[in-house]
Amino acid sequence: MSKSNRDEYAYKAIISLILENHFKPGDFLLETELAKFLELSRTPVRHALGQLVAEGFLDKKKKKGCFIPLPNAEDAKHLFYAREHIEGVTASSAARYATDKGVQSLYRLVERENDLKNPGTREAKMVYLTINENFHLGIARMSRNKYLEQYCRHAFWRSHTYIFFFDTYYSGLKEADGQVTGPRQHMEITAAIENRNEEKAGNLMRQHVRTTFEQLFLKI
Amino acid sequence: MSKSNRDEYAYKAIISLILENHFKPGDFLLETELAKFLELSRTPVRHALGQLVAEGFLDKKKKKGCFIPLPNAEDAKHLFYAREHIEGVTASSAARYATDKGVQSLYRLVERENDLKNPGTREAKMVYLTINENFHLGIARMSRNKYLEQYCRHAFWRSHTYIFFFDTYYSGLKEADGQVTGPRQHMEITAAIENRNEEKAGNLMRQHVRTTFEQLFLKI
DNA sequence: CGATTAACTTATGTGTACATTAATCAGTTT
DNA sequence: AAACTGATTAATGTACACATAAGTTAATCG
Repeated sequence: MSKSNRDEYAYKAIISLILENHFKPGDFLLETELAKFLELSRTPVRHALGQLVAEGFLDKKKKKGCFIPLPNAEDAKHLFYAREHIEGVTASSAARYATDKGVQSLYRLVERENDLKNPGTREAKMVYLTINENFHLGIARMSRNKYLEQYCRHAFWRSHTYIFFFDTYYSGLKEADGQVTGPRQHMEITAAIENRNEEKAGNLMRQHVRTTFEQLFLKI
Repeated sequence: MSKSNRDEYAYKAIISLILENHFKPGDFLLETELAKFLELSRTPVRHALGQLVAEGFLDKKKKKGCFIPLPNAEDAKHLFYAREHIEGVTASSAARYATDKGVQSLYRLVERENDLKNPGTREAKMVYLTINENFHLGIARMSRNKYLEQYCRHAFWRSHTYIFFFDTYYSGLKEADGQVTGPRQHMEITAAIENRNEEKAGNLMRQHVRTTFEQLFLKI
């Protein structure tokens, strides 16, 4: 990662640290510590943290610092409800504006997902999460709507907290009948987009997000 | 406004300046200038500008500064499309969770809107916009969903750029048949929420946002 | 012994000096 | 006259020193 713009570098680096689960919910992200770790001064770190708070990825206590929000069922319900509907509209919009090239790239992701070896390992989980992110945010981009994309991206990233915290996620997916449900749904959504079927794409996406939520919170 | 937290103060003050149309699209908001004007140091101003850029209210050119985004029809289309659907779901959710007290406050806003004197003057426009904001964001709050509220608030504020730029807004509203359509739709939405009719509240809100968009861009 | 308060510690909050760079303008060259 | 080059300028970018306050521990008093 380039350090040409230190604010941006700090921002991305901190997001990476969060997504890679370096912190657990409730942990404080100290400006001084991060600055030392990232080999920056406090200023860009502080700026980056400010943005993350503004965007709702971190909570903040005045004069105390920024911390990873504590997951709770109520919040998750709200988050996934919002995701369900926003990603729904977005998928419809993607079905309208999709290019053949875009559809191809979605199919490639689905394929890679099906080919995943050693499910259950930490590596497989990380790869799966990356593919999943590319799939969802890829569709968001295909909607060609800057705002829908922005909100999707936000809600998606925000939900990572839960995916990591409730570790049942990836394992949960394959418990149903030995089959992983995520990739199947991804495939169906891609097909709907390929057929430019806006309504179906929207419905399938809404259902997919709902399924994800239900499987996440099966055991709570 | 309290200056106890200077970041926050700067943030709100800058938003106010923007909403009150102190800048026109394309104008650069200079840290030094704002700092002098708000009687703050550059630090909190810089922080506030950073947040506004992160949230998409301002654009930024590296090493050049933050500026009011240039409105364009394509962007407006995307913005109002997103608003339509997000505020739609949000209104449905509001209809589900609304309290009697909440409904009362909406009715009070609608009343004030109907009682507006001297329509067409700058003062009336400002008052109307404030009421309008309270109405839309009030419903967003009533949805009891932090995320939907956040996205609604964002999209709503973002659309102010257009409302000010295309000054046809408030005047446009009353040209139809001498009657202002906004308040009538607000009333209908409120009624649907009062009756806890989720579907109707959603549909009416979607229609309302669409109407607003169409009236805004009637002459473009 | 318990409670209150005072000092201390540690992190954020804030101002400012200095570094860097994009843009502009003038002066030179072809 | 047009185009290139370098100095200037005017803004952001960055680091750091110091101020402030929240939290903690220790000392003092009832």
